[in-house]
Amino acid sequence: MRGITASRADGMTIGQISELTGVNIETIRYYEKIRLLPPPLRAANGRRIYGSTESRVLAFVRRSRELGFSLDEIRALLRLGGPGKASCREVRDIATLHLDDIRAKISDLRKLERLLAATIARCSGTTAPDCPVLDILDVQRRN
Amino acid sequence: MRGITASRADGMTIGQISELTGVNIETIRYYEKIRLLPPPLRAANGRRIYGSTESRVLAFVRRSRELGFSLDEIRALLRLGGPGKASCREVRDIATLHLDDIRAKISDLRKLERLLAATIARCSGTTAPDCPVLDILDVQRRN
DNA sequence: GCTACATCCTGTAGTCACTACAGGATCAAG
DNA sequence: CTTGATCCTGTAGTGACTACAGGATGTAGC
Repeated sequence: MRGITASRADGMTIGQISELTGVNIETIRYYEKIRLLPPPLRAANGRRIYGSTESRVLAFVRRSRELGFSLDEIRALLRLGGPGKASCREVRDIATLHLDDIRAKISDLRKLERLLAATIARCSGTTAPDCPVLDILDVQRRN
Repeated sequence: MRGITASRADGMTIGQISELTGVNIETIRYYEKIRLLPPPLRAANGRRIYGSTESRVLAFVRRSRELGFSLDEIRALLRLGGPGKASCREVRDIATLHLDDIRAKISDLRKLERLLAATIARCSGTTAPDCPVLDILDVQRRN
């Protein structure tokens, strides 16, 4: 008769949970230091011990980071997903704000891309004295 | 009889060149400290004095930063645009590498945007116990 | 001349999200 | 019993700034 949340992944070292979740060992300790993650159990020799719950949370954090959430946003998401009472609306609000951020960044980068690409296209590649790339950066060049 | 490179913008204080170029005062001093910019002349009282040449360079740096060039890339561009001998090919190479970076970032962000938007769309906004946003982040949630 | 206030100076520390060490303890295998 | 891997704590470095502390000037009004 196994525990309800038990899995094959209990009793891991920090190296094992790092392997399992793909999060760097130093990063895991860093997350603990800034209190993004609660301090785990310790073995008699002082080493950290992780279980399946910890690995689930850590995987969540990693996925959120990959999606570009800041650690503060993740902190909020963890609180909301925490002790029941998770309000889907609040989670959606955080995610929506983040989506707006992403869209603004994409729009900015696209403008940059067009400008830079057009400029480079005008570039002969020879050792011409006036370079269009330098020109576009240096508005006052032709003074 | 005025000097060849003289303009109305000579003999500025750091506050004035900051105003003119839109670069923060602290940032200008920071650029000097990391040797992105050469140390300017000083007045008898020790204050920095800038002229039109400095403001041209600083505007170039600002524009390059807006286009997302790193300070190291800008350092290289300044060297290339520096004492004549500017090879347009080298400038184009730096800009092209940077353009590749920008395109990769856009592509990454677009993937994120699609994933996040689709997830949020599945969100009812009610206080449903299983939130699609948390679900997609927390792969093992339904254990 | 005096008083305010703005502007300048240097130098240090904080931001974000890590990463990289230094210097030591402990463990597992041969 | 030695070697090498893994772990521990703590500090410092990254990029590109920003913010402040604490002090020295400059400028304007009275």
